[in-house]
Amino acid sequence: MTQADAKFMRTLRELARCYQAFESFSDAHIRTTGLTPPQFDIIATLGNTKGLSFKELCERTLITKGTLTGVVDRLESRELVRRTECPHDGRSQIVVLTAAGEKLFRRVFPSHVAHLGTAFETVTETQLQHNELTLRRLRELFEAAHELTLEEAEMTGSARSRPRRAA
Amino acid sequence: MTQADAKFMRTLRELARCYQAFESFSDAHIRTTGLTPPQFDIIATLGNTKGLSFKELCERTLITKGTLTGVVDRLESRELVRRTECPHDGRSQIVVLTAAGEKLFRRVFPSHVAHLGTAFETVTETQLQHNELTLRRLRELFEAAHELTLEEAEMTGSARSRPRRAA
DNA sequence: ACCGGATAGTACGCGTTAGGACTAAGCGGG
DNA sequence: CCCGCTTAGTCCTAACGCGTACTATCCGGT
Repeated sequence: MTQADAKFMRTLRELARCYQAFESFSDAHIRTTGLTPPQFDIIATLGNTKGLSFKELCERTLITKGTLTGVVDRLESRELVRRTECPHDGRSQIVVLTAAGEKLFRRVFPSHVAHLGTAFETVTETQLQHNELTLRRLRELFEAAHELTLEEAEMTGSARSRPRRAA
Repeated sequence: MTQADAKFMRTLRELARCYQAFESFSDAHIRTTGLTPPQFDIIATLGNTKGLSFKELCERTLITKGTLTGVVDRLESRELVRRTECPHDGRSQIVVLTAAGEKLFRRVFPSHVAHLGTAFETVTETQLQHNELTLRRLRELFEAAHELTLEEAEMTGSARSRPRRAA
């Protein structure tokens, strides 16, 4: 045992396939707008806000900070967003949509939501809530297990080299 | 409406977060083996086979052919896999694990499955089947909707320029 | 006022991603 | 036998993903 035939492997395979199916369905449409998926993600997140810092953008999207610099660079070179100073923190920069960015947002965002909606035409609200719950529980399993592994690694690898915050 | 507050968006957000949680949990462990996730995927898929063609590897993993060339290149340069001629088809090449690749497979694969298993310690078999079903149904929604969009694109974009197979 | 530690963002390297153009090999019909 | 069509892999470009190292700034304690 402890092989590929472990029962939970079927769930994992389905999760990967499901997410992949979602991505191809969603990304194919996003690319027709002339944006890449991460670029769209930023534009969509920035829409209806007065600007967000890099940190906030990282938290609200699936993009990590190292990658974000480049994505924002490209959007900025296309004049869709602008970096502005943060008055209260010299380290922070606020990213805001330009007028062109706003215009693009209003054009592509509703259209994309509508595209996604075509997949759910036949689904009841009860089923949606059910999906949500199932996915949330599954996520919590991974998060809990991940926490555990991180703690173990810390104990074995650097018990004395690094100061631990809690007892 | 037709906004970010559409009901199905909650399901989509959970799906993305869930998959991401799985990826960080799984990938963090994979990287400790000295392999990248796609490389691990290839090694794991090749284990317990007598070799697979590029085409077969694409089908069984989440890696597309253009990417596969590079991944196999790197594994080959580390002497973990080998390209061999296919006797029956001059276009095909069969990728097989070397002795070192076999050894690595036997070392890291069971360990990774065990790692994944720690997330599911408290989960009953019934719940697993339930997850599977939910995910499969969700995937089928995306696949069906994706099919539809592809057909529409074909009709508007190239009704006369490309021969359609079915009516 | 100073210092050590945390935080925001950038720079860089390696590997990966998708998609499309390209080459070589098989396969069918005339 | 040659032609056109399909397929298997490769190569190319632009962009992303992640970890690490680095700079500048902020903060709390003394």
